[in-house]
Amino acid sequence: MELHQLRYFCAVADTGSFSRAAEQSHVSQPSLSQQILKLEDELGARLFDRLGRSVRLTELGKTFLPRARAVLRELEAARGDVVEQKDSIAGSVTIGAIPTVAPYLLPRILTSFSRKFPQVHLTVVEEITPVLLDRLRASLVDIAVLALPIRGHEFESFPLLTEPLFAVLPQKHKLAMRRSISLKEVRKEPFLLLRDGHCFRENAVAACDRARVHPQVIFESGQFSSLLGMVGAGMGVSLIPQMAMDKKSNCRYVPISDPGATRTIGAVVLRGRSLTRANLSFLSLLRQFAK
Amino acid sequence: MELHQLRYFCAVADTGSFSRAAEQSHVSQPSLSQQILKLEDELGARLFDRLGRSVRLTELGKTFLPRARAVLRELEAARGDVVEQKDSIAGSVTIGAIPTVAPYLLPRILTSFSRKFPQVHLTVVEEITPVLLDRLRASLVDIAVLALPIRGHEFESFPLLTEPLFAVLPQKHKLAMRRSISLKEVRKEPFLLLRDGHCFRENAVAACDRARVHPQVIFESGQFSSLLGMVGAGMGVSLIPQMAMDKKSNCRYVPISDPGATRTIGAVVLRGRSLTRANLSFLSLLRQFAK
DNA sequence: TAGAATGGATAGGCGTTGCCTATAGGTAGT
DNA sequence: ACTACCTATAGGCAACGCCTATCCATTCTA
Repeated sequence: MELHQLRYFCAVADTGSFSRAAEQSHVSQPSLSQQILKLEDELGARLFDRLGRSVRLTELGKTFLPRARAVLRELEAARGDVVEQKDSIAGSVTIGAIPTVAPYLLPRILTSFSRKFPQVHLTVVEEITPVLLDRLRASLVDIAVLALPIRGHEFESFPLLTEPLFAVLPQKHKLAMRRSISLKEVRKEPFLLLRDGHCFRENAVAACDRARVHPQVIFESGQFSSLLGMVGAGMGVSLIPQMAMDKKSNCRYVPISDPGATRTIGAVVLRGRSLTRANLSFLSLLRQFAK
Repeated sequence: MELHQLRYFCAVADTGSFSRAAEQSHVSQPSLSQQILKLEDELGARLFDRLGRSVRLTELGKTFLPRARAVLRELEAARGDVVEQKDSIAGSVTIGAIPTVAPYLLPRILTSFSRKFPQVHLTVVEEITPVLLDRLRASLVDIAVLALPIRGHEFESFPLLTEPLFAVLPQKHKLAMRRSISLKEVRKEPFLLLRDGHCFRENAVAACDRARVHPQVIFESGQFSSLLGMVGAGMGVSLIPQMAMDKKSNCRYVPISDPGATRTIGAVVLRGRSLTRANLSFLSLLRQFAK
């Protein structure tokens, strides 16, 4: 039983004639005849009575007709669904972001995206990098926003922005008014850093390593705002990316002059995974905002 | 979009692997791959993400899957309907019968048939021959029971029984006690006959013609029972087929000895029309009862 | 890190099958 | 009887699905 056979069958039922059905189906009459015969053969019963002048459905044909139509209707519905969804920006998108990016970068982007594409259901997951990568692998997250580079080429990365690192100093610190400083200049200061697991901690430690600085860490937290509070209270110094700067805090921010004291934020997707139009729209918005 | 493509697609979705799907579908993996590719090509979008180890449905694939299943389910339903109806004795059967046969032959057959095949919805139409033939042509009647022969080979006839004709005489008629009589012997009697249009009238007239008798018709009716009543009242004589004999009436019935004074009842169907199992069952019951 | 194993895509050949044209065979209508 | 119309059949051709062999990428293992 093939689809074209069902189509031919319906055409004959509609037109009441093999010839007209063939014409309507854009095939020759013998071809159509053959296919109807073949269909009848497979079903083991006649679907039409050939009565000289006209062709009429048998009882069996009468019950088969609506079923055949149903098959074709379902088929069209399937095709329709695809073309509809294919070029519509809708559905749901799950964004993952690391905690050291989420509160600074996402809010503006999310609101803008929601305003632009209200059809899309947005979900945001805030997790540390390895968890996000796992979620990407499992397709539980569509796009992850995190610090590059990511190793392993099962992922595909799109760099978004590279931001300088800043030293965070108490307002009355002796270096507080400098235009820039080197990490070496704060090597003796007590350090406040993010907790282990947060990738920005690796960024900071890596920057220190490069500068041959081995900071003495006296406080760890899961969020920058805590660090800023502690620094403001004079507990020590810290290191943060530009986007975490908070003018309202009690701190001074001085750019780090050491080369490579930066972090790069990028969007990461699972390599080979097909992205929906909504996914792509979000990606392009990300790039736009990163400029 | 072809059915086997949908089947392959579902198989891949089910097994999560092209290879296993191919095995399950009894085709080689390359064949299945090609067909999936072709399907994706036609739809203009990927249905699966090929991720090294595993294969996963895309968003689009996820919405396509239930639709594809629906198509295949409808297809199976269609096939199921056919095989079920093909060899079941059910549905409806419409029987046509002429008025000079219906009340005598049908009642027993109908009750017997209904008892044997309660699933079949029986309808009976009582009309004169030309009307029945029209109904046969229009497939409004499946099987007509009427007097043969029928001319025109758009019909197919199955003789059921040939019955002798009887003269109907008043009980005190001078020929009433004869073992048989010839039409010639009643040529002078006033005749009571069926109305024009009833084919038995033609039967009767034909029998008279053959016997070179030209009866003087003084009464016409649409049913034998009226004729019998009138004959019983002494109005004249009549001619009826055996099955119309009514012992309870006030008449004597004497066989007609003239050769060919018979009528043949047969079942007639539209030639080339396919008969349902129910139709065939009714036909065979007809033959059985006619013996 | 090399090598084996797994799984999907590609290439090329083969057989089936659906479609074509031409024609036969049958039934209405003139 | 002749014509017109319609479906079935015959035979040839091209397309397409399936096959085997092979490639290529990823993943697992030594």
